[in-house]
Amino acid sequence: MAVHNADVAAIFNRLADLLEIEEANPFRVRAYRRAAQTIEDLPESLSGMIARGEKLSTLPGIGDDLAGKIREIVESGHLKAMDEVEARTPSTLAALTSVPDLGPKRVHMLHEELGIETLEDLTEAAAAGKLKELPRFSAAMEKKVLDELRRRGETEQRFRLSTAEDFAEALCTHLRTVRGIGEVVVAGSYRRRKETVGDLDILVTAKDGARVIDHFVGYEEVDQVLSKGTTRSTVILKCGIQVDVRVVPEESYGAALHYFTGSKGHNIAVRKLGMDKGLKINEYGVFRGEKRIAGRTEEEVYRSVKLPYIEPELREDRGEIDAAFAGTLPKLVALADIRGDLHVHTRASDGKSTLREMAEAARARGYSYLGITDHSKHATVAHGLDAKRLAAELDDIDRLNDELEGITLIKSCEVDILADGKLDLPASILKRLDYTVCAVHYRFDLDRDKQTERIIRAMDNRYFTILAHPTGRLLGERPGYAVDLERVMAAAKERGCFLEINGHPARLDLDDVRARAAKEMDIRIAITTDAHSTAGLGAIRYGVDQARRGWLEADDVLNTRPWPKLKAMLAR
DNA sequence: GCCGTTTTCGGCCCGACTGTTTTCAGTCG
Repeated sequence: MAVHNADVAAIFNRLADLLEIEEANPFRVRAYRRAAQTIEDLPESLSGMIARGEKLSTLPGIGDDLAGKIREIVESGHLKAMDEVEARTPSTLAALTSVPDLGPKRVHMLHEELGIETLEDLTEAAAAGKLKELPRFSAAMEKKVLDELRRRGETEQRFRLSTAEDFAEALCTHLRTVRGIGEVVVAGSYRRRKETVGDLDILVTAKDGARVIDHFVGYEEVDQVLSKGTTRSTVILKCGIQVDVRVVPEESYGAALHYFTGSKGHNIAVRKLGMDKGLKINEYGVFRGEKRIAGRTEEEVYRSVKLPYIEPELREDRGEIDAAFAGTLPKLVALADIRGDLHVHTRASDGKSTLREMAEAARARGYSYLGITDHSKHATVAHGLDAKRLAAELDDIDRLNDELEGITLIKSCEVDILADGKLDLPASILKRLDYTVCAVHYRFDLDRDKQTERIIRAMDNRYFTILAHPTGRLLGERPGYAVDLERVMAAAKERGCFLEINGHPARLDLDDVRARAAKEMDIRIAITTDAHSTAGLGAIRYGVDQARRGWLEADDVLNTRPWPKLKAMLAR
């Protein structure tokens, strides 16, 4: 059984949770968490590194001990140290700390005093009124725990970025009506443009914090008020999303924005740099002793530790600080760099808009070209095109291109990769296309090796150009199919194929880490929308966000080029 | 458990809010 990075990270995280419940040395706990983070962010596989004899202890936060443990997990699928801890402290206890108000200390007590091991035990004990009897528990808390456990079944815990945007924008509009309000900005993972958002962190500048908070908790969408002070408050909206609002004075705006944008790892790293210079950095500013020396803008905060400004999408503690020092921060691709979309559908298959409508919408966005990629015949539910219907569409495109000014339609197709790795249409029609977008749409259940080989075999076809949504995941709905993307990328590189960042908010596939790995392998990426209507073209910005999180520059992205240049690149 | 130009021991980010509390621990971000 192959062991993946995510498996190793999960073991370390669980071990950290359990050690914390056992009240182990908190710094040891942190070391496991930090190692798990490093591993999650690692663009290459640990098993591959081990096979190549690379030293794992060169990775940040991984010393000789953890390197040995990683090797043990990768080689045996198992960690003895974990078994030993689990013998004392059942692994199921780790899940309990995800319940609000239950940290390691209380979970420890629940285990010791009531013998609780699982969420089910916890629900039972809470329902039986046993929690409130314990020291440092109360009836109110018991009720809160019960409510939370009930709520869990009903609402999902993370929201797609696009969904979070809907809630956030409405709430910000509400906040901006407060008298005396200054800035209103959504910070946190939302500002870092993470693909899903757990909660919203809203930063506000104002002199009168209490007034802002009163107005905030009075928002009609507020379902529960979890805390309410004069500078901060936490609520849960009716849609289930948690929102934190923080009010700071204007002179602290930059420091607070930096602080609340995170990520935590990035902040810690910056704060440490400050400490080295005898500075204290918190959400109110940068201080030397009692004296505030910076904090009005984020640029000031960075400048105080001799760093250039770092874009929010890069603030994940994945090497951006070192890059900033070295002057090698990427000049991130921007929405304005995109010259055309390469993956869209029309009514010919399962889209809602006509060729002409799509073309005009693309032109209105300032694009100079639009690649038409209706489904191929295997996608029967999507009215996929057979060779004959595709030929007819290509003729339509020719005719329309003669009429259209300022936009060129490009001939393409989203070709199904069949289960055996063949493409769904014959060469006789594929050769008429300028490029193809190839995708797996069924048989997600193949095992990892078979799925990987299926895709690589498809790439052997000279008409294969871009691999669409490489993992097939749908955020909040289904995980991707099992596939060895490292091998797929290496195969793409060899054959001159490309990968996609599909900007559809449910896909965002490739993800940030994989996109960066592709960049490092010198594989160019197409940022597309998979639009099924003219409105769908707007999703390009989510794709750009994901690309920026993957450190991509304009040159790394195929469709930042004018069509003639791009056409030459796509030819195999 | 990691780390190091102050390096093999002794550090390891910091503040707000809540209520377990009445002077502070626990939790969260």
